[in-house]
Amino acid sequence: MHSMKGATEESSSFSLSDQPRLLFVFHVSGALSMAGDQGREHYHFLLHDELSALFYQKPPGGAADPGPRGFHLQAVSPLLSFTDLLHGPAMDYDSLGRDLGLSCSAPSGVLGSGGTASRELMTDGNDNARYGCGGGATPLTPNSSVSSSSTEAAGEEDGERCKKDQLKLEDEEEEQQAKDDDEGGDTSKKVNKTRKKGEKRQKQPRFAFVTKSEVDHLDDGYRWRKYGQKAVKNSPYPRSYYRCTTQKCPVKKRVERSYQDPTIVITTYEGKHNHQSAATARGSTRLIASLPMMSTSFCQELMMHQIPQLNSIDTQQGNNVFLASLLPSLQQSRFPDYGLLQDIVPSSVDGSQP
DNA sequence: CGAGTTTGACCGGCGC
DNA sequence: GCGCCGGTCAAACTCG
Repeated sequence: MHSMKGATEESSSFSLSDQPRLLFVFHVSGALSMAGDQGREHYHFLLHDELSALFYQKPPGGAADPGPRGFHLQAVSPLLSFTDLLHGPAMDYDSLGRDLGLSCSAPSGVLGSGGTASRELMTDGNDNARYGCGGGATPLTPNSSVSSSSTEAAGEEDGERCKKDQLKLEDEEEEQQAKDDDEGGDTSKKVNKTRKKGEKRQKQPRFAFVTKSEVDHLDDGYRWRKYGQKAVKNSPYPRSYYRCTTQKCPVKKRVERSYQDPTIVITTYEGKHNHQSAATARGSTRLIASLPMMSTSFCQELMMHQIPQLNSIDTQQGNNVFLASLLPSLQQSRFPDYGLLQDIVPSSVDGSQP
């Protein structure tokens, strides 16, 4: 029996600030949303301990410890709240890039789709985790493998996402049509509800947001309807499934808490809104951008600008050692199941990547 | 009464 | 083939 009560009740005891804080943004690529194991071979998973290190990292006094490259997590902790990030001027990509702790100095400073605004765990030899500004979810070179790496989705997304979205939409329209046709007669709904045989579920670009929040369901300007909840293996916290309530909008999201740190909420968005956010529709003058929308143009741009820069920095300053020091531990790690994080931990830590 | 949530059942993919 | 697991459905229920 999977109950949400544990999570919700526990959340009430959190001593967090009211506003959720965005810690990480992951581009989740290559993973199928259905039975999600396929494609996971492309991922490298952080140990829970390592993830916890990411989450818990906090220099004394809250002062940012710049470290060798100034990429400590603390650099992220002063982030705007999640909602601020989504609804406020922070949606200025430059700002968001800075907020995310990304020293992106590219002219546009735009963070974009198909890429990842994530950080890479680095060790400093003092058991402290450091975070490198880098394409955590993507290879370190923009033109590295598109077909078999985690950039698959990134590569696909631009070329095929629209096509896929279109297909999916058409699919759903067909299903709706079929449903409508069936209504009023056939009671074998269980059969009707299933997908046509042989049809594989379309991959959708997915982006995971790791936030520190006491509320599970963060307000991102859209209206969501919960359609399911599942117990997560090895986690006391269930995973909730939401769907955008706007008609024919294919966007879904999954919300799950980290079982190691219940204050960590992992929200994974899948798909792209085909409409304005509710807040925008209401006539808000604030800039409201949806995460999935952000995912498309935002994260990819991030990668476009961020990764080459990272490579440059690393090469020039010899900081590859930070990455290199991390890779073996990741590669040798046996990865426990930690739910959504499996999907969001990027493949760029894959040492086999060029 | 409509919209949203809960929850048990069901389905398909995957590993063994 | 079987069992496990993630994802989805939809009836029943709750809430405003």
